Amino acid sequence: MSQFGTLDALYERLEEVTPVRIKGLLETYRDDAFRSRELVRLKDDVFESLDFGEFAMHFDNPFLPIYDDLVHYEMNAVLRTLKAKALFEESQDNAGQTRHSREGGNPALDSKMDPRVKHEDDGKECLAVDGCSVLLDTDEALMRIIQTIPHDAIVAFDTETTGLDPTKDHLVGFSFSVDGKSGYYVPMMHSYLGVGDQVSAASAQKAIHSIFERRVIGHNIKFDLHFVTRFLGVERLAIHADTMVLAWLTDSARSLSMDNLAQSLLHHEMIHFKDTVKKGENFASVAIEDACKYAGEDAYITYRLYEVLREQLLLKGGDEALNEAINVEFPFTLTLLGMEREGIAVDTAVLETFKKEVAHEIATLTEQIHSSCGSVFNLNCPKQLVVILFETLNLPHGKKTKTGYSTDEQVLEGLKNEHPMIPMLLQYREYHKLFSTYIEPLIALAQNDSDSRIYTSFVQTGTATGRLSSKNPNLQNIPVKTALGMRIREAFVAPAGKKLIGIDYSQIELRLLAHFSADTVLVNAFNEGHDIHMQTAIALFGEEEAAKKRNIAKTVNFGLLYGMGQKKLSDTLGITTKEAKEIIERYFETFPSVKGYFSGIVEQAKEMGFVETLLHRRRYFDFGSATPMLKAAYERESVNTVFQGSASDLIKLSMNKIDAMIRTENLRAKMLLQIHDELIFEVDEDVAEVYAHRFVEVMESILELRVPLKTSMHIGNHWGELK
DNA sequence: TGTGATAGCTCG
DNA sequence: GTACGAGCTATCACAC
Repeated sequence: MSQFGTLDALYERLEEVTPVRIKGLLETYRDDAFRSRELVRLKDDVFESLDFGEFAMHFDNPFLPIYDDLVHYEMNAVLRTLKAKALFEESQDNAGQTRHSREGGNPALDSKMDPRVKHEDDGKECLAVDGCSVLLDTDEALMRIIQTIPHDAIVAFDTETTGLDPTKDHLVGFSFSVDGKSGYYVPMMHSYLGVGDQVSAASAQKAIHSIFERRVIGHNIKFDLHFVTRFLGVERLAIHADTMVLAWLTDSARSLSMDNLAQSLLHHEMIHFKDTVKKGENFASVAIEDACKYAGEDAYITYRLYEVLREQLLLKGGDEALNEAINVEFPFTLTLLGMEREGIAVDTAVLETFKKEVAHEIATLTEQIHSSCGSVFNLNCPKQLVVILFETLNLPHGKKTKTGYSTDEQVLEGLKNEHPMIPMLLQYREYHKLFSTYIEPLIALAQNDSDSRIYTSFVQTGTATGRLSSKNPNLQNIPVKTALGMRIREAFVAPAGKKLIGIDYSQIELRLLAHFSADTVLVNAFNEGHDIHMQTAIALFGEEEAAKKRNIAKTVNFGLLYGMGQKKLSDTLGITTKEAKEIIERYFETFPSVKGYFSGIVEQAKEMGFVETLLHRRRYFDFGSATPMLKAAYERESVNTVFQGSASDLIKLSMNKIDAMIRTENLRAKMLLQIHDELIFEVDEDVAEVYAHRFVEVMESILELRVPLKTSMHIGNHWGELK
């Protein structure tokens, strides 16, 4: 901790503020849990009462992003000192009591926790199914163990934090395992009264650096990397594997939680988080000894899951599957980490203005709807709406839901002319959706951040097909289809001096259909750069009808990839099921190789129990035990997965390549978002054009298919301009 | 007070 | 009784 030369100043200042309150707490409250809660609160108070801006100047620290973590860390060290002091004073008064046995420096405890003793003298415990956890709570013990790790070792690594949000939570400790038999836990920032020894920030940093020079594996390691990269002040750390990604690759339908995987693969019952951390508290208040058991287990179980899952992936999918994991998915985790750390800038003024308008519209519409139907009810409640529409007003009802009549948009559209409240209700729905799902949450999130940026979390293992999902907040479903919705996109901006670039793959799934099926009409249409929907229309309806029926062809093309049925197609197009049936039949007559290719997919799915994407990622189906209805669903899913999954393979490759390009060439560019077939970048204004074309080049040449990969690219000051 | 199910809507 | 993937908000019933 010598790098913080002026810590003494902090100690002095803190001593002025805190001892009285700490002593007060000790005297007043005997209950441990209560006291530790109060202590955390006290820490926050002190934190606020000091001028840390000024203090930060004295931290000899080149990494501003980690400043916050370190301050927390040092605060904790200070509190420990103060607490020890207070306890010492108390013990002078109550000599003979045993309650301080947890205090640091207890020789009996030290020797019990010494891992070398444990290994040599207690091998039985380590070899047992349950493994064992070892505490490393001093700098010396930590560094001693770290030095023993071979340079080519695989190290399972896990962090414990105050919460799940990397933008506001902090490291509490970390654990690692080098053999799958024992796990070491290193406490850093536990914070409760009577807390024992913990390691210094400097040693923790040194140890983690050292660990990441080995081959690190983790379970959902992107989460840990958020905290660790910030703590170390580095951009990127290498990883060897992620057991969650491995588990997902072996079967995307299985549960990916460590608890469940340990249960199913190792027949091991994990210590549950809920039993470790009391409700309303966080990991910092967990007793270090309990934390050690929990965190150590996470580490050695991760190690063992890695061994089992790696083998399982190899057995199921062979070298191809394992190579895809190593060459695509694991690097992709780091690509995503980089994107998540960047966030995207939001102009809250734009949202605030919009919010006022929308709030006003909602109020007006609510009023008007209530008076037009003669009763006051909750507009957000479908159940109440059913009573109003189909009982009070006696409007004709349409389709049903599980519990009653549906009031969704489609039904309401059908009733538009039946009652004046219907159009108003549709408008209300749109406004309310924008307000509650987008405007309010986005403003709140942007206000959390000093740069008004918001940070999503991409889930690499979120889908059955290989696509990403995005959550907290979901930035993959920001409105685009209506003028009103577009105004949300206008709030996603490029900061001063920068531009946003949007590049999306054009009709990537249809191109993949052409590639896989090798259908001459499709392949030629793409190779000659024709409008694919128009070409489909010509093929289906003839030259004369084509222009008129392009939209039908477009719907059919999309429906195709979803395994459409006549019923849904007729609903979507507003035609009879008979007409829909004819169109589908004509399509398959016109494109016979497509039909053959589709049946080939389904056949393979039934025979082998899985389908494969372009990069040999698999999705498994159990046709054997399925009902006829489920079988039909599986058929559609297997067909769709090939296209959706292969498209996501392609964009993953592009993202990895662009990420590497940005890093190795130090480009003044950040990749911010992926929306399935589209990438959003933030780049310096003066190089926007040049970079944009380079990114386009990567995306279009990422793989050589039977048809060209095309993109469309836009540059703008906000997301709304990228379409 | 918290959780799971349901309905509805947003996106590709 | 069938169009494929997702996540979020709101309501409501039910449990603690």
